[in-house]
Amino acid sequence: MKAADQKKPTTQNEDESSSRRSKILAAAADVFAQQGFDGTSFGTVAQAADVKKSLVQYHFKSKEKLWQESIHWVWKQRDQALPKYLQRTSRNDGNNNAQMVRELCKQILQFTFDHPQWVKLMFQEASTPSPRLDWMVETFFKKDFANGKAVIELAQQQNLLPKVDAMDLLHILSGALIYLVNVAPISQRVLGENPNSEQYIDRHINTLVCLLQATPSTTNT
Amino acid sequence: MKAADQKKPTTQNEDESSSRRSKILAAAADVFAQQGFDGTSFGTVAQAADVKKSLVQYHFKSKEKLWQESIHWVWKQRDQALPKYLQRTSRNDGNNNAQMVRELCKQILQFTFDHPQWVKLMFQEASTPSPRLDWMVETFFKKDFANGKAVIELAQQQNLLPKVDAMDLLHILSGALIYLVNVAPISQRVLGENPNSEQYIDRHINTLVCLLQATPSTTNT
DNA sequence: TAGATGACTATACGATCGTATCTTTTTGTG
DNA sequence: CACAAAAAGATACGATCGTATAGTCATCTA
Repeated sequence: MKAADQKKPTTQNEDESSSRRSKILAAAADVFAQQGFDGTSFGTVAQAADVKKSLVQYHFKSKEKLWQESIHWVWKQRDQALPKYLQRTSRNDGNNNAQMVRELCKQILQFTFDHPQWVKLMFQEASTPSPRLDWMVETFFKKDFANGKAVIELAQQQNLLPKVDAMDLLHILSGALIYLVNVAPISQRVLGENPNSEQYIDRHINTLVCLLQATPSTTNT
Repeated sequence: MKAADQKKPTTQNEDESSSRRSKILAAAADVFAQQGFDGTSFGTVAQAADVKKSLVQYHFKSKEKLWQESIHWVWKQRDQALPKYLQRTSRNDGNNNAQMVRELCKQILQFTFDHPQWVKLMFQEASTPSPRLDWMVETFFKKDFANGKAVIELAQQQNLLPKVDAMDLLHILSGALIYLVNVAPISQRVLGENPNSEQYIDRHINTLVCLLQATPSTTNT
């Protein structure tokens, strides 16, 4: 006999849950990222998670609920994974600035290729503004924008990045990196070369850093 | 009595068609760009075009057909509109290079804001690779990539752009500009400022050109 | 052991989807 | 006017959608 006042007695401990629940979440995140909100159905998610459709509806009473929890799940995975990529670069403090920025961009790009879900979900909702987008803005994007801007400004103070408008630079860099990931299926078909490969990424990042490094530190209005 | 061997006798002259048909195409392009293929239905398109659902199905027997013709329509509109933006810059040949590049980027960005359909359609299909994406690659993207690369290389020969890998630079510039358009609904909500405005575009382009102009002409591997 | 609770399943309902078939209206030409 | 063809509309069918509800089964507790 364990403690008596435990409210959730069995398998369920707050978010680990019944293991099948998180499997559904993972599958739902995939389908939502790939097909969008409208293109996603309980049946498809159930099939992707290898469970019955009724079970999906049991754990998440509505499609909105399923979507919302999927978003939370994806952002949580993202925020857990990102530091592991960033700290790979912080060890090489002895290198020069160019090498530092290059490695940083490369890790961020690799991270985006490895975790494309949050980007796809962002674009899915941005393409069709809805109350769901407003919710994402309040819940995630305001923080994300602030954090991103802070990182840029920090790098600028350390003379790693040119001292232009931080928010503009954030968008330019995000665009340059994220665009590559989003258009990857097209590039792969057109160029016959997979953008998600070490040499492609190295070359692309090298080109990008060329533009960043040559810019003097006092420029903008 | 006109010529007897004319196959399409009445209002219909190849693509102008019955005026209602092109109205449906315009509406369908909007809905497809906004909601994606799966999220679009005959009923929604009919409602957007203010016609009966049956009429949509009459002019385009299947959803695939409607989608395909919408894509063609959008690309045609795009290719007709783009030169008008580009030639606005070619008149100012007397300016220096920085001003030239700035004006070019600004016009392209403004063009993208004014004609976001083709970008949205591209991202919609790229997010979920399908036979439709393969068709777009063969029909449009291979040409678009080649044209874009040629423009970059031409600008490089005239010392307007740094002489880095042309395809990489194309992707970086496309990303920096298109990302701004795609994320505009989010930025507008987060920053409280509409990215589709003269001063925002001017500032953003100015920051971008700062990065481009400072790069020397002999760099890459 | 009886009952309660949570995980899971089966089934049904109204709405909408894409599509097919049919009828009505309009239009151009003999 | 007559008539054929195109344009436009009406209706129906099977499938799938999101949702609701009732049921089964195992586990835990009083």
